[in-house]
Amino acid sequence: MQIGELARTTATKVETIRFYEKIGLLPEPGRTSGNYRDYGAAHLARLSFIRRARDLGFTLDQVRELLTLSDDRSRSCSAVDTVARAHLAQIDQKIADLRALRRELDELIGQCSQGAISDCRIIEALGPSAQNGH
Amino acid sequence: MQIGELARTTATKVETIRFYEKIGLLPEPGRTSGNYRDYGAAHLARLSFIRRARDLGFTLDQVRELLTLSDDRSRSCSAVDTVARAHLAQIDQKIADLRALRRELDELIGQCSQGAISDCRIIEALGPSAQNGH
DNA sequence: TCTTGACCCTGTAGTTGCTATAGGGTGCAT
DNA sequence: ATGCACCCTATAGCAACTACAGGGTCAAGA
Ligand SMILES: [Zn+2]
Ligand SMILES: [Zn+2]
Ligand SMILES: [Zn+2]
Ligand SMILES: [Zn+2]
Repeated sequence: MQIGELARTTATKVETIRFYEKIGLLPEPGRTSGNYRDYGAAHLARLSFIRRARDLGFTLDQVRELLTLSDDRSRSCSAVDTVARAHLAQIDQKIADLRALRRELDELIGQCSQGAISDCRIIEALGPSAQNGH
Repeated sequence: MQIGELARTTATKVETIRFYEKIGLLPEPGRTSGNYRDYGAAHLARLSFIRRARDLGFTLDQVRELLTLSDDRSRSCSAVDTVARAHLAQIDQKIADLRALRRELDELIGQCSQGAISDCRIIEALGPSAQNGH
């Protein structure tokens, strides 16, 4: 299987596959006589894993850790659980941050009376003397 | 006012101030005889504006646009409103995306029975044959 | 046989928004 | 004169790709 087909199968750009290889996430495949990369089922499996984990928002470092863990089939999966739960906590934090932001911005927009810039509460609130009471 | 004081006043790193100058967001200040940057009230006001907008999650391009708009005091602020509402929509989208992610991940974690890796539903779900029904 | 076109290769630079060095100069106090 | 805090420029690094530039490979069609 050459890189283009692997890319289509996993909905990944060709450049991204080469990038994963360069950073050691995806093992180097064999080469054809014409120096084309030649992938097999194991590569497809590994890349699918990477992509799914990325879709779930894991960082590449976390993906690397999950891959290492998953390669040791006999050990307990509590380490996997730990990685996953840490990621969940990060997501919760991000959601909370964004909600606070959203509240601020919404409040600001609600005060804009669509007049001249010099009266605009949005611009005013961004100005140097504005105090943010939150 | 030299750069360190401006940095402390606006809770910005010195390097960040120089970076804003380099990308044309903050105008070049005058220099002292010893080639130190010398800032005045206008710079402080502008940097405060930038920082507040960044805190609200606007991108540097959006900040640039807001600054340009705010410099024309007589025009209508509807353009400002447009930028702010677009940003709000982006935030809402991000929150929605993160919530969907969170739901997926939470579901996955709930299925992990803390056994061996080979039985772990998290690892399994990341594998190549896993179908995601969502 | 020659050429076209789709595919592949390497290597490097760009993206966003900073941050962190390295290797110096300035200014003031002791 | 020496220390120290502060400043200067220039460059490289971070995440996680993405986009070239400038080539090589391979199968099909005229
Ligand atoms: Zn408020
Ligand atoms: Zn307004
Ligand atoms: Zn699910
Ligand atoms: Zn498990």
